[in-house]
Amino acid sequence: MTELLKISLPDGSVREMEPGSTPGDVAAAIGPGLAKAALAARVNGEVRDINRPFECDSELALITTKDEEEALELARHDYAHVLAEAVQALYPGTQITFGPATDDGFYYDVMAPPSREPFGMDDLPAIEEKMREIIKADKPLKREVWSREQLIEKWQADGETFKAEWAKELPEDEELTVYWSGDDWLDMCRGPHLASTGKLDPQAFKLMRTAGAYWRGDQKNAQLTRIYGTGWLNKKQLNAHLHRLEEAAKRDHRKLGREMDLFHLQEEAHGSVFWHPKGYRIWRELEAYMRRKMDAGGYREIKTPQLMDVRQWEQSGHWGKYAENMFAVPDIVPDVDDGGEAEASPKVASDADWMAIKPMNCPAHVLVFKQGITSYRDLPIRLGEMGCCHRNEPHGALHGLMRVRQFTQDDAHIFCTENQVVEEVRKFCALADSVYRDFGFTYHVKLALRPEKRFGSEADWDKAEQELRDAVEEAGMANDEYGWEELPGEGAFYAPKLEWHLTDAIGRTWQVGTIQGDRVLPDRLDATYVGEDGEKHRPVMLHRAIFGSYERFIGILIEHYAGRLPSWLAPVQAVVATIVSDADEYANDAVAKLEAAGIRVESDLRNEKINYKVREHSLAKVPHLLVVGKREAEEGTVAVRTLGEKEQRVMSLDEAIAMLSEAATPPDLRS
RNA sequence: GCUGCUGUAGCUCAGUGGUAGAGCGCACCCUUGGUAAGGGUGAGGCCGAGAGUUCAAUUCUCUCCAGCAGCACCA
Repeated sequence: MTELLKISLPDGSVREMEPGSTPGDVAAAIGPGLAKAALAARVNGEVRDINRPFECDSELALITTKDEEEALELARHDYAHVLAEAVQALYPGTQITFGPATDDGFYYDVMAPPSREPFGMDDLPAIEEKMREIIKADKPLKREVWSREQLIEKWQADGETFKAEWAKELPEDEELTVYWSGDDWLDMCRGPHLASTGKLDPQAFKLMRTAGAYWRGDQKNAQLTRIYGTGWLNKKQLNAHLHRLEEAAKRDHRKLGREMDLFHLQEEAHGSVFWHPKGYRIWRELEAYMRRKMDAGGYREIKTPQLMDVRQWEQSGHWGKYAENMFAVPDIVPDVDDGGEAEASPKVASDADWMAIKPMNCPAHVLVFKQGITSYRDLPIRLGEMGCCHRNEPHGALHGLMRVRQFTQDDAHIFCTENQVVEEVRKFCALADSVYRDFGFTYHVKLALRPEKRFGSEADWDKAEQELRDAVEEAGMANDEYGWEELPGEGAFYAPKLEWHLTDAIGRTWQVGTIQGDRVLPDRLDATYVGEDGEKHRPVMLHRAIFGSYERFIGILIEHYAGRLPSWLAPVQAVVATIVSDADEYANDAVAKLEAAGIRVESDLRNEKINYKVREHSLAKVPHLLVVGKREAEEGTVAVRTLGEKEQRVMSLDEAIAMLSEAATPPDLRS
């Protein structure tokens, strides 16, 4: 008789099981309730199918819907398979490729048969219906180990060219598996899966949209149709998710920007923002805030040219790498015809010099650094600029304020000696932390390591990466609390970078801040300082930004606050609204006093009912509404209604001014 | 840039092979009303641009432009 397998459970108990038994058998042995609830198993730390036999003595933890993260991952993966099966059942000849789980659901990339158009939104209801049928049929999902040749043969026989291509590249020595859905459909998959399609809730998923996606993510390859779905464990979760999506749509900065009259975009300058008075007010507050922060941090602000000779960009390496995303202009005086009118399109002489609009500020900052002779005693030198840059982004990438062609960075470059790097980066960590906290963001810090294509020696990269690591360590941020993580291959071509990823009010993340330790550009542009030894040395150049760009940061703030900006950023901080015209004079006096106290205030004396005025200014997200009627005018008071509160508070005008001044004080100026 | 979708009044959107409609907003009038929409009247449109089909195109076809959703890209 063969020996029994010893299966240890999380509670410390050990069960002896026949060879060939499965986690499902263990669950059944414990109780029928658990047998029903068990979705999958963690065997020696690896998530596995509930019906996959044990291979040896094992540690087992059963996964049920209570283990939400794992259960969701499994369910979504299964939904993706069911999606692929449904599409092929409905449209024979459809090729399938890949279908992973995502953060909120799943997708599957497919290629429609040549006989029909790519799948679109209109096809989704039918596919959903078919998916429900497959789920209701409760088809068992069976794992089988296949050889590579078997797989290739199968896919070739089925005309699945993408799958066949993939199978050919699979490693020889790895155990390759397929999963059967019932006995009539299978997909190549590493698994694990639920025991059967019936474990899915047919009411807990929804196909959301279709989109193009390249085979293997490469633009040069065929474009497939990606069918996206969102998938959950039950209908309640699905509905909650759909509700969250609606909430996110409500805070869309493009919508709020229009409603709040902050900015607009139009064709004639697509990708560049027309800031309206109210939007630019936010900008100015942010800029003033950042100036105070940078001044206090030992930065000196400069301003550098928008246009520089293309040769300068060739030397820095940017022209070679990014020319197609740069705007270039011929440096010529336009030809003028006899009538004195400029020709519609000036001719460019073949020997005309080309200028490029700056896509970044770095080279110009090096040129400022290079003026005169710098001693090691002067370092570090921190040069800051509210630098307006242009990049000709791929048109499909443009998105409201988030991705634009003209943007202004809160940019700065720190020139320092080798042994000042860690301390400068640590200081920056502290500065960034104080800024993000002022806006109520939490954040994660990540280190993007050397990419495949890069400039500079391995030794320099080793050093640069380690410096950033050390600095984060010293700042006390190299831990889970700060989501510390290293990202191989994600760095810039000239430097590794630390990245700050903010988490906003509804849990989305945004990468904004960065600092990069660069030894390449100082070298290419020949920046030097005189050391203690009297010799020339290369400074290290730290590129850094905290907001990233004003445009994008304002977009993020609008969505983070859902338009309800804190008083210090609100374009209009208060409105004095009258109930009757007898109060007009008093309202005007109040506005004058508020203005004198530095409050951004408007009056609303219109011949409208107070209900209407309250509604309108609430929708406009004005933080404070000061209502005045006959009573207030006689008593010298105001009825203050704060946005988001239902109660109004009657107080003297002086008290209101004190309160509003307090609320309008920027966070860095509070005592 | 790629795939798909969209483009009609300031905004949100109906609609039609015979050059247009609603709601909100705007203007004017009435109303002076105590905390999220008082009533009336009126103005406002080269139906994204160009070409084609047609007696006739905002409507059908093509090209371009822009926007949206993804993808790819993001110094």
